[in-house]
Amino acid sequence: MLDPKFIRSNPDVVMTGLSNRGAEIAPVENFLSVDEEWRKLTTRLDQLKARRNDASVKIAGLKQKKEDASVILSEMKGLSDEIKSLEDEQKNFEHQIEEIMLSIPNIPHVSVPNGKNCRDNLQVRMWGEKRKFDFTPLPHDELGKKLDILDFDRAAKISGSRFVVYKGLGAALERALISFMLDLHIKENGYTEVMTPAMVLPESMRGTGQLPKFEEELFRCRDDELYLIPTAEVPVTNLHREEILPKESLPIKYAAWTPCFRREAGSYGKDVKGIIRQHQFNKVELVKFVEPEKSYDELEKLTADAELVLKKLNLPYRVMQLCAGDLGFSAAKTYDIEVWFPSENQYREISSCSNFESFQARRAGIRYRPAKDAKPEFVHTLNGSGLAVGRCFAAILENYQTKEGKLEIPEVLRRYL
RNA sequence: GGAAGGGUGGCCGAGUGGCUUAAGGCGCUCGCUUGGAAAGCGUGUGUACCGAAAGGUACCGUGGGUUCAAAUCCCACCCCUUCCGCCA
Repeated sequence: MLDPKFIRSNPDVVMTGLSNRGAEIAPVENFLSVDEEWRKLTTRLDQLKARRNDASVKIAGLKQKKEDASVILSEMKGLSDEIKSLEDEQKNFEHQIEEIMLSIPNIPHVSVPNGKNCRDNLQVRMWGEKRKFDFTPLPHDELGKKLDILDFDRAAKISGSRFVVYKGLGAALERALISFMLDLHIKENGYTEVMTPAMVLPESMRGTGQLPKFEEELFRCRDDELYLIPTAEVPVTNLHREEILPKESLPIKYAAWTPCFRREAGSYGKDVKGIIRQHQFNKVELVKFVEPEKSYDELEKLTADAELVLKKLNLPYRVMQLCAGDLGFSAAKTYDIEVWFPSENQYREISSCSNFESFQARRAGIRYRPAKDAKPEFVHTLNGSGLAVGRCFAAILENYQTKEGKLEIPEVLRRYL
């Protein structure tokens, strides 16, 4: 959610930012007019209430002295009715404003390049050497089947399409990756591990921006008001919903492994082979709560923390900066990390690291006190995959396969297997 | 699932519809005191919104209702605790 005061005083900045990312500007105009009405009404209503409060004191005084209060009483009856009907109107405006505000995406940071879609993203850097194969590398799913460590058929039998069963060494490798990533972030990068529920209330989804706009992306329980999380970003960011954090506690850095659940509505026919796009997958997520002035430095560090996983695994990757048109709803700036898939001869996203500035914090009410006696301010939140485990598994299969159709285990993972 | 009891400022905890501007305590702030501290005394101590300001308004789990007036009365819902039942 954007700052209403900022929209009021800088409508042109907001509209430019939104157009740059290809979003509608109508909601902003809509907000400005409803907000105007709301303020007029609120001022009037507050005055009427002030009168009512005065009268209340007088009535109490008269009753105390056993004097007649019927005149002022009947006056107040009318006033009270007026207040009630104006309050209904006010509530109506407030609901409208809330709905509008929740539908407006974040505006891109000044450093974000313009562009329409992923083709306009900028390569920031590249790391690692692509291995020269003296044979044709197999796609990860074929190798996985051959090694009997991935079972797509039985997964389809028990759960339908876009699921996979990890078997034997496959299950162990997935588990090893999770442990390796968590250990790295906890011991070397200074994050605190948390293990959270994978089901959350609608308020939590609203806090991070998945609701109300992207409900079709989520799995929802039929009989309970609960959603399966599409990313650990949701429960972890919401850990501090409606809190005022002590300044000394910042930056707060969490690392969490969770399963993630996505309906993938609208991506029929996309990445149907392999484990790239599943309804359920494992992810180690990094989440930070930081002071506003430091959030862009923290974004660079966060991205570096995620990159370190790939460096240690010796997997070639590149870092892309998303253009305005490719930014997610809540993000102000995002780096995607893409890992090399030799069988496809292309890089594929394995991590997305974003600064949300105060967008999520405002929705979720996450604040801190900049100084003693100062008013609370919204923190900046950031998160990034560190990394998507399934995609990392696939990248290892592809990059570490041998001519004989076997798999070499990356050095850093051996102690976990 | 059944029964009972509860949700009030950072915490504890009062609160017969109107001198409630939410008592009192703890904690914390600043000051007095002191060689320094403790104790003691005093002072301050929530959040949000509107407003240039003065000031005003709202908030006692949530949402409705009654009333001139609700933390207080009524209704519904949510959550927590304890006990019973069932179950890993």
